Amino acid sequence: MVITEKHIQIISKAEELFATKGYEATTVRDIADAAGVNLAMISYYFGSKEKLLEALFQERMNTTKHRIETIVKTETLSPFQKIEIIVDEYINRVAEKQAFYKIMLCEQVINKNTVVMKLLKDLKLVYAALISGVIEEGQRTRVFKKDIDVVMMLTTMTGTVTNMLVNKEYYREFNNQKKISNTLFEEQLQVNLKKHVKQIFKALLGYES
Amino acid sequence: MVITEKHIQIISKAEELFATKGYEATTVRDIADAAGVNLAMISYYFGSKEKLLEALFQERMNTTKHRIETIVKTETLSPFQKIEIIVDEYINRVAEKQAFYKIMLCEQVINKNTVVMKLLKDLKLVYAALISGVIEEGQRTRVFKKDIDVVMMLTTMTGTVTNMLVNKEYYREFNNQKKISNTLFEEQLQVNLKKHVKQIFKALLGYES
DNA sequence: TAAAAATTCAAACAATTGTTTGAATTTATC
DNA sequence: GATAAATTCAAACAATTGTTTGAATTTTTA
Repeated sequence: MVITEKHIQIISKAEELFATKGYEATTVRDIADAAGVNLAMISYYFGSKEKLLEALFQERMNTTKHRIETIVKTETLSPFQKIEIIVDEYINRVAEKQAFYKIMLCEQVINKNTVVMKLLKDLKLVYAALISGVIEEGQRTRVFKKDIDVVMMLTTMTGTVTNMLVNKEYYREFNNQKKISNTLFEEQLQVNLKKHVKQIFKALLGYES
Repeated sequence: MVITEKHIQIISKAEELFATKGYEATTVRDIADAAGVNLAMISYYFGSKEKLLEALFQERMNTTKHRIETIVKTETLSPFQKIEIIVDEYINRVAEKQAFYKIMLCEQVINKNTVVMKLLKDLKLVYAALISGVIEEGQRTRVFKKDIDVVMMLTTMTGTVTNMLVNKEYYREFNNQKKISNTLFEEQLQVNLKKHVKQIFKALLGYES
């Protein structure tokens, strides 16, 4: 399918709505209104509401895959540096596309749309393979511990970061950060998250910075 | 509201359906059929579909709160023992009520039902207060580090465990555990999760077992 | 610029939604 | 065992859903 500017416009508005109302509760009329197009345009451009969701996942996960691949190709980095970059990049990506990662969270639970689930599985395999490679490299040079549970480790990273998406306001309240601006809070949260996940990874992998 | 056996029956079937299809995609007719009652009974017993969801949260989170409170009351335990029990109990609870925690995940994203959100916030505050107390106790006796980010720590626990709910099959596949039985896999996963979260908490809190 | 293709639109489509109705049946109360 | 209350049920309710239609408009092509 050829993606035009119009596609992007509709996808991006749908993304917002799916994230705030949920996929099922978002009507095609909601999306059309938000995107400023006629109701029939969604079917005309995407075929159906479901295929619009699939197009959204295709689009977002394509760019994600590209960004991951560029990390792997950087050969000059040490295993420990690679791990840190993977963490930084993941947290940047979630912060950048918060709405999408919220949708992802729900879609994984529902586990219904086969196209979406296939895309998710592929991405996870790419991730696991990438990390596994880095870890094995680090194990050969005796920087990392033996017997690392890669998927468990990844689950902690994605779980912590995506869970923070829904715990954010609560985190802010508990730490008395209601006074500071939204953007400053978001920035600080990203810094804290990166530090936190890296600290965990260090403990799991056994290296010292 | 007085909860009868019939209420429980409907709530429990609704829980299953909400977890597998999502709240919005689950129809009142689905629930009535699954529970073996007439369609009108859901309105008759709960008032509406939305209030049924609220009743589900009320019910499940009441029992959760009770179980948490009993942990706090055990005075003879050391801070480190308390932390370990909190982790064990949390993972047991999620394993026991997987469907409910899946619904919880989605409802937190949607953030729509105010009654549900209030219940969630209350529970989170109870949790944060409980952990904070234990951590402060451990800090006084110099067993735990200073400057612990409690909410961040909790987010890692809940994030890891609930994310594993949707990563489970993938975890199984990656670790070549497709041959073993479902119950055995679930048991092993619980053991691994407990070990994993405790290891992370040790690193974050700074104690050694 | 004329013909063809692509896009936009209001209107209508059938299907499904949560909820209510009011009569029938069961259970509880005295 | 008669009266009252609670429960069950099939049917109907109005509203909303995703999608399609076919004519009107715009854009592209030649």
